Amino acid sequence: MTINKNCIIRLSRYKNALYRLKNLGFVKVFSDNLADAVGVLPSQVRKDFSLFGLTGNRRGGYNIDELIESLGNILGKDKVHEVIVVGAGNIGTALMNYKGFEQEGINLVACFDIDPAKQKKASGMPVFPLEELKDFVKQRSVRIGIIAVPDIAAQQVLDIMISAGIKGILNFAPIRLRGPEDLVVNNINVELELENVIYFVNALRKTRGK
Amino acid sequence: MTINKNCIIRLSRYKNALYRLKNLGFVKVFSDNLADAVGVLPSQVRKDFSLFGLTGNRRGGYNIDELIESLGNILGKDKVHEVIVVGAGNIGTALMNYKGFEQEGINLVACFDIDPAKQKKASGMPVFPLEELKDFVKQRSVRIGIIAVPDIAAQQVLDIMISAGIKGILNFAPIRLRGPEDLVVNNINVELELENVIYFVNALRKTRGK
DNA sequence: TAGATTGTTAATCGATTAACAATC
DNA sequence: TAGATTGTTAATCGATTAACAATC
Repeated sequence: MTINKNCIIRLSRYKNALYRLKNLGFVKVFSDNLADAVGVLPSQVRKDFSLFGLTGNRRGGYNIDELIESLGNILGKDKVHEVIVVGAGNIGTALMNYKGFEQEGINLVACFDIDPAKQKKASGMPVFPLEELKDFVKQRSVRIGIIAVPDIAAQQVLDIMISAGIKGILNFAPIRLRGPEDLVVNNINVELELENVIYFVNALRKTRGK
Repeated sequence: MTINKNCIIRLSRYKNALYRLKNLGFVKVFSDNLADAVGVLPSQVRKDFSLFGLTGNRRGGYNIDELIESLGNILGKDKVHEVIVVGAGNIGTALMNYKGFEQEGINLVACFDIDPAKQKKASGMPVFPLEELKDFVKQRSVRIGIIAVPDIAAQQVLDIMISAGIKGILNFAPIRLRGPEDLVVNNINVELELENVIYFVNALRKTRGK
């Protein structure tokens, strides 16, 4: 088994669950507990861990502090990662106001928008004209960017970001982005997820009667 | 092959791509075109369609208008679906301000929050006290809800929603929610997705030199 | 018709799950 | 020690992909 996106997502979930367990005062966990917290099977947990050389104690389970540290290192939490946002609309603004990134080593350093009106309302974080993106990203060697612009603008924005040196994208525009093979793109599409929930609620209603 | 979440997500993506093709003036598509637009293989497209009895013409491909209508019916776009939001923070507010749901037959009818301060600022949409959720949902037979509250509050909020009759959840809280087996839950976790992008950008940098 | 594309069946691939020996 | 849990290998499962006959 090669390392795979779902596997890394599970690592993040384990880490979140471990934070919570730690806050509750726990010191050790078994693969069983973690599996239950995250919604997978114990063998999946052990398998994931063994892929990254995370080991426990054959009777006492895993040490929570050690696990949190190791998972943090794997997931890049040892460094602070600078991230830019493009698009100061609803989503972009919500992201900029969100306080939780910092403690995960994620630092939203700037927002860019093509609309001068939005450049004004610097609600805590500076909103710059889109033309300044390239210089900014190059100067600070930013690698990660968030696209929160309408779908028609998304590819254009991506091209600018790529030319500036961005290597990874979190994309909120409901469109498939084209980029070089080594570009990392994760998509978040709220509408699609909602539509999906609606589908399965209706499908279950039809199947299970009433 | 049974119908599976990824398959339904692909149907939504096909639909979105078809809208765009239609706007560009196209009338027909081949499985090849759709596959390219969505980022899958042509055989995947045909396989998905055959699962739902969506047929084309063995030489002329598929009729775009027919496909859009059929996909809309499958995905429940024939009816308007009422949805409530719980939590009037950054995400909840962004959702309420978002204009794109309406044309997909999704109607955000109300928002609920436990904080009286947030109940005031009714920015377009009413924000009610959490206690009124149950009556509201029951009266209007709302089936779908969005959870946009902090993780510590999420399970509690879910329990209220379930008791009111909610059957499907879009959950923004970074926690695994517990509910009856027939409850549909989709999770969106921005932090986790960003962390994932960061991981793979770093992993690629290590692998592919530099 | 000949060529191209669908619809469907079979093969492949990879992830998840189960099982169990090692060992604390 | 005896019992419990890990770490890892093998089996299962299901989705994706390929192939190709049907047919427009």
